[in-house]
Amino acid sequence: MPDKIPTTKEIARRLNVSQSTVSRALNDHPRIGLRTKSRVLELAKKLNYEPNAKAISFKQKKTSVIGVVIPFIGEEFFSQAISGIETVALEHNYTILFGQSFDDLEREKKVVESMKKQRVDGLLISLSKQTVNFDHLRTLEKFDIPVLYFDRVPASDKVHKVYCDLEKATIEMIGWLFDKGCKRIGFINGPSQLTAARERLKGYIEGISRRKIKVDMQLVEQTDFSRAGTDRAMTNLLSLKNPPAAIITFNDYVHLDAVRFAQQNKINTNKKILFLSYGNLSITAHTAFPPIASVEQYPALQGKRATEILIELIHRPVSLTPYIFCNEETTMKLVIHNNE
Amino acid sequence: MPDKIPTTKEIARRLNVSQSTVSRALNDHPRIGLRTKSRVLELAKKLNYEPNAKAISFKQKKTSVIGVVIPFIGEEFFSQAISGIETVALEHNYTILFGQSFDDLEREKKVVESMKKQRVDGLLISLSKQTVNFDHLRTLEKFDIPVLYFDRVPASDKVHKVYCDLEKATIEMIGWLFDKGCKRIGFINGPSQLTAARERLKGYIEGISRRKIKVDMQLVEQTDFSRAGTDRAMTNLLSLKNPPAAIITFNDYVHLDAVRFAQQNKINTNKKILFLSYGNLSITAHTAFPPIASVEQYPALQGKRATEILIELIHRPVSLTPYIFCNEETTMKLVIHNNE
DNA sequence: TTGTAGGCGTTATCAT
DNA sequence: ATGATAACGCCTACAA
Repeated sequence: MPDKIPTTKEIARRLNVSQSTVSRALNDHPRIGLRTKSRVLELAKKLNYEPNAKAISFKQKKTSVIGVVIPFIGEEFFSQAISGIETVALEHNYTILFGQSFDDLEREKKVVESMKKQRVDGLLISLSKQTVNFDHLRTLEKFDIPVLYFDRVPASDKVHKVYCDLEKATIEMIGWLFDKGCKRIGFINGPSQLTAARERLKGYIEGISRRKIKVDMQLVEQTDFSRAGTDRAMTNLLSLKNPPAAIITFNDYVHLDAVRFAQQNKINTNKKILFLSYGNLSITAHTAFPPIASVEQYPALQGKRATEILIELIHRPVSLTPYIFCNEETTMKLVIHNNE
Repeated sequence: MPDKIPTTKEIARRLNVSQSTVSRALNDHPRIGLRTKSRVLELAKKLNYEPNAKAISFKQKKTSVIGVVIPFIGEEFFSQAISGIETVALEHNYTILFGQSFDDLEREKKVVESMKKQRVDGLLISLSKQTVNFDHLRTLEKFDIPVLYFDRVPASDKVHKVYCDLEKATIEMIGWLFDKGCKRIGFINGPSQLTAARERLKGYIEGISRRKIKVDMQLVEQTDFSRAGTDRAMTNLLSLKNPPAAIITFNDYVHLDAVRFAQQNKINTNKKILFLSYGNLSITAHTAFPPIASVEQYPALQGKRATEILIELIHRPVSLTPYIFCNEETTMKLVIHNNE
């Protein structure tokens, strides 16, 4: 027989005091007798009393829950971001309501909808690739739910967002290569409809141009992230009459495929051709040929900052100026791998 | 000026009807006038009315929220499990409250505590490595919150659990190797305090014994999962006077390190020595030398089944017989990689 | 078909 | 120092 779930009412009944007294005792209210207080606390402990957060949030209109919507937790970037988010949230006594969009707009809408229903105190979201319209997120404002975008953010400057400037990062990466004397730089980009791909390309072009060199578009390939797609891109790059001395890949997964292809074709990886990438994922540490440099996107840090800002937004009265965060800290940093 | 958050009361006021009428209209109650109903629905839409799940759950003592506690989302096994969990949950209109223990018992307690506060309808948990005592989970029963353990489950047969029988899987893997004529089988296990490591070892010993061969413990090494630890294990195995013809590693990450070491030492991977592993993670598909076979642990399927069972537990009156699930489906399957 | 009233667990505001 | 009461948003008997 499972004891009935203990409530303040039940405790009050057993102790022959009023509910208010119990509430005060439980909440360290100043105006309460020491004697009564300890009696209440004792019984509460004995009954395993646990405050009903639902009732409290219902009354106080605060749920102590933060919604987090991301495309796909399987991507290491997001799983690391979540850890940063969760850590900060827990410190502030917030719990995480979690949902994935799987890069599907309809699913994203559904998830956001259920977060609205649950009346999360705030929402962190990294947009699905399909998302171009924000009506489903705008309605959250009607419910006074602040929204903070991170990583995959809208272009609008009227929203709160935390992200990483990949264009700038790419420019720096190119500069770094030029300084090493490397001027033929291949680039395996992602599908051009992705913002992330367009940013990288802009950086690539800008980076090369700054060194007064004409951009050779033969050096720019695309992959759809499939093994075959990357193989094709590699084939094209390697068969150029003037092949690249370095290859930058869209991310570390593409890097792995590119390197595997290179190995199978007896290319002396990171000797004959330097490989560079984005993401700096942990898996590359287990491989024989990690990228010689990788753009660090600071997932945990981005998550941490995003959460801190969101909590601030929750606590402050509506701030009208959008909070756009994209400074040194979370911008790119090249991590140079040392594996001669 | 953000419009005040619309409630049934507000709608009732504006329409000069009672709250109950509004409620009935919104919930498709049969006893309601068609005319009234459409008026209500129309205004509700206009005001962007969204039912307050908090109030509903407060009243109905159901939150439509499932708690999920896992050690670390960065592990691909768990991130895939989550996707299975989320998909089923969404189908049944449940949302996920998420927390990681980071294999720390105190953190696990804290997370479970907050889930209790939030009155989740049920809890899915994969235990932290440190967890040997279940008091913090037992108290959930007092709140009629069913708990379902998955993957990292307690040994007790008095709990509901879904897991994968790795001992059995290992026996099958050994059998498979013997059938291929491979009898010297190296084994790089994890730290022996891990249940997962002990299970694997039992399977290893049992598998070899079944083939009437004496187990040679020189073939069994341990790694602490660090690169150096795995390198040491590999060194030991390769320096045996009668080195193994196959090496089974604890998981795919260890596999990657082992293969990297083999390559660096000019071992003809998967020719001279076969490599086998557990997990069948997606990263291995991007590498030049995936394991020739890997035990599939069906993370998404385990998550799916776990959630289905949990939802059943939520809906059924307290069922006293523990639900232990570990059948063919989610037990091991060897995935043979075809990369000659 | 619609309205009225009560209650879910908690806290805040009175009053005692 | 403690008790009584109202209120949060919603649902559901029961009454009309």
